[in-house]
Amino acid sequence: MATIREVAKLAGVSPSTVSRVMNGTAKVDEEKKQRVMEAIEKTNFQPNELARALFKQTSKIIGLIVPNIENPFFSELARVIEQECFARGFRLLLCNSNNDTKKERINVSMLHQMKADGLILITNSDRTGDIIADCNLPVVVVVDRYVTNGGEIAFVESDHYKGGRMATQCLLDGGCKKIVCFRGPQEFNSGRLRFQGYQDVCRENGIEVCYIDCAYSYEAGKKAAEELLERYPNVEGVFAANDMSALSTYKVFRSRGIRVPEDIQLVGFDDVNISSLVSPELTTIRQPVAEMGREAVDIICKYGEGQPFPTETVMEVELIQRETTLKKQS
Amino acid sequence: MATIREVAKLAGVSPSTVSRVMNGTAKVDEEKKQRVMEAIEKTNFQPNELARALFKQTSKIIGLIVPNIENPFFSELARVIEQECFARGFRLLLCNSNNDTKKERINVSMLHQMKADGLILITNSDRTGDIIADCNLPVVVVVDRYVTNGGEIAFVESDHYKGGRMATQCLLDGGCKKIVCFRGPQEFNSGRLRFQGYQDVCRENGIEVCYIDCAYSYEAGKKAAEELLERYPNVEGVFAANDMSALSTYKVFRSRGIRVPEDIQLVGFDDVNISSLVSPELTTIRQPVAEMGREAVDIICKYGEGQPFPTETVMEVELIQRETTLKKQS
DNA sequence: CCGAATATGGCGACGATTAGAGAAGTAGCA
DNA sequence: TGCTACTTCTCTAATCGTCGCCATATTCGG
Repeated sequence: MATIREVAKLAGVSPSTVSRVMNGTAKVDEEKKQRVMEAIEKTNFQPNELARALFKQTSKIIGLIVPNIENPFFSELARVIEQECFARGFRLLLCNSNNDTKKERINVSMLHQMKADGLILITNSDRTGDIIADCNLPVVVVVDRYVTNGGEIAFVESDHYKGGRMATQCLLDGGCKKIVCFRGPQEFNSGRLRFQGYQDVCRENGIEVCYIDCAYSYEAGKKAAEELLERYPNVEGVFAANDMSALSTYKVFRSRGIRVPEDIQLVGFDDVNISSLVSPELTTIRQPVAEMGREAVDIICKYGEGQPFPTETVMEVELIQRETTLKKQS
Repeated sequence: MATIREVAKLAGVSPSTVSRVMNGTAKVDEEKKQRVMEAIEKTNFQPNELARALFKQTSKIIGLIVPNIENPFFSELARVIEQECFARGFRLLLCNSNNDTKKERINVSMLHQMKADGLILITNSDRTGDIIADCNLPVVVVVDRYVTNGGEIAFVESDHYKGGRMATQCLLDGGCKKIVCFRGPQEFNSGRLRFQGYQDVCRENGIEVCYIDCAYSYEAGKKAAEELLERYPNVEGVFAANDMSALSTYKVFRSRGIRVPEDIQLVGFDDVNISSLVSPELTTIRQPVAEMGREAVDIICKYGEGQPFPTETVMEVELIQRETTLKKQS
């Protein structure tokens, strides 16, 4: 690990000249430039990023905190974000919060100590706003979920309300009269808005609103599906809380000999990768994960460059009709 | 962002004393200690990790390079590794190589510049050894796949040979006479050894060895399954390259009206999370992902502390019998 | 009153960057 | 030609924030 001083000595110039050659900060005599380049080559010199970051007060690190990287939605998001970071010369520090506010707090503070240039946070906790404010991290972009208060926060999320409407409409178009919604957690914007969309479409079509509370997990979907069959034996369509819960719902149906979509139709939410890999392929509402990730990184970069950035971005969703619903007959 | 100097001034002591209080490096007068603690509290002081890392020549950062974080196997691994890092006070820098040697190289060199304490690398490329050697990073732990040459390298992987045997034996026990293996990439240890296990069990039981080459992906599995039905219409059991390819294989079977496990039995490899979430649940060979991740981090820590560490660790695999195979009748 | 033990402060190092000083060269003008 | 004014390039030194060596001040026992 050569230092800039050694390179300088070898090239017969001062460290500042080497720095200038490396960063193109100022004009350097062509001949010296050559000598410096050779010296860099010869010593296999790579600048110490820690020293550089310390001086510049910016580490080119972006922190990403997700509840659980194993969850396909988050891992897809992580992939896009990593890609975008890489393309812009940032590094990605990954943290798994496990929905644990304490761990979240530790991670935010750690990111602060590392002088991270930004934080992309996906969280469940309502108290996270305080944490962020405490640690006064540069920018915070919360993807997918709202958070109360906080200092410099930007939000990126998709149009859950419209998604809720689309899903319900799709079941309606498929001929369902009795539609049950697996209502996502009401402490999240996503849960509230999707349900609102469902409700509104039901009302507009004179259909009864029926729901069962259901978290965004495979296990929760299983439980909800069992409750469903008990409480609403005449159900014709299910709008699940998300893809994972739709997956387990299908499995419960299958084990009871209920056919999908012939007996009951099923719509998920997210369009997670696996929803097109399973059999039957899941009809779902697609969240534009790639765009969301790109936008999040973009906001942080803009902030870093002092450019104005949007504090709230709502992304378009899309109905992806596959094998768990019936097409509209017209 | 208060500095140690400001804390010192507020407490009426020197920076060194504050440092000593924080790190417990030496005895400090009880009263001054109190004053320092108060000052830290009051200023909400958090040491600058960059400065600390620069001085100490160790960043407490571990790099993780995976081909694709979206792949469930890798995201599960990432989760365990993150958890383990967190527990030991390390941070995890995530890189997605996309199987792109160039990006891999850039990432390794970036990690080197960040003075990462270790690298956990999962790679496809045979030339990666050179890259590592070039960048002379502290430790490199390659999980799951072999790599030629390199300096300070430790390997962690599971017992693919035994896994290959188990999978084949399972199909045999289920009553299959005609067993086809989707042979994983032969440039990987995992592909070679699984196939070897399959071959050996076949030979020992006087069964014909049939295989189709198949990468570790969903798409590859689809293609292999189609080829399978053409070339071996009398197939009774399939040992897929991994769970993802098993998934798509099932889907091809289903679309042709072939029942699993009644008509054809199917075994995957990895025991990725979703293999128990799909319908029918996949019979597979479980790789101990959690143990592998833990071991990898452990090796890096041991190296950092100058302790001896194993250069090669082989992990036990396990047969997880679920719904795509028939139980042995005895 | 002296030597030992102990706590504390000063200072330099880690490695890169940059402001500002200084050196060298060139052009313009008397 | 000689002198100033100006440009252009390069170097020195300070800086970022923390830690640890070393020297010094203080205390205590003998």
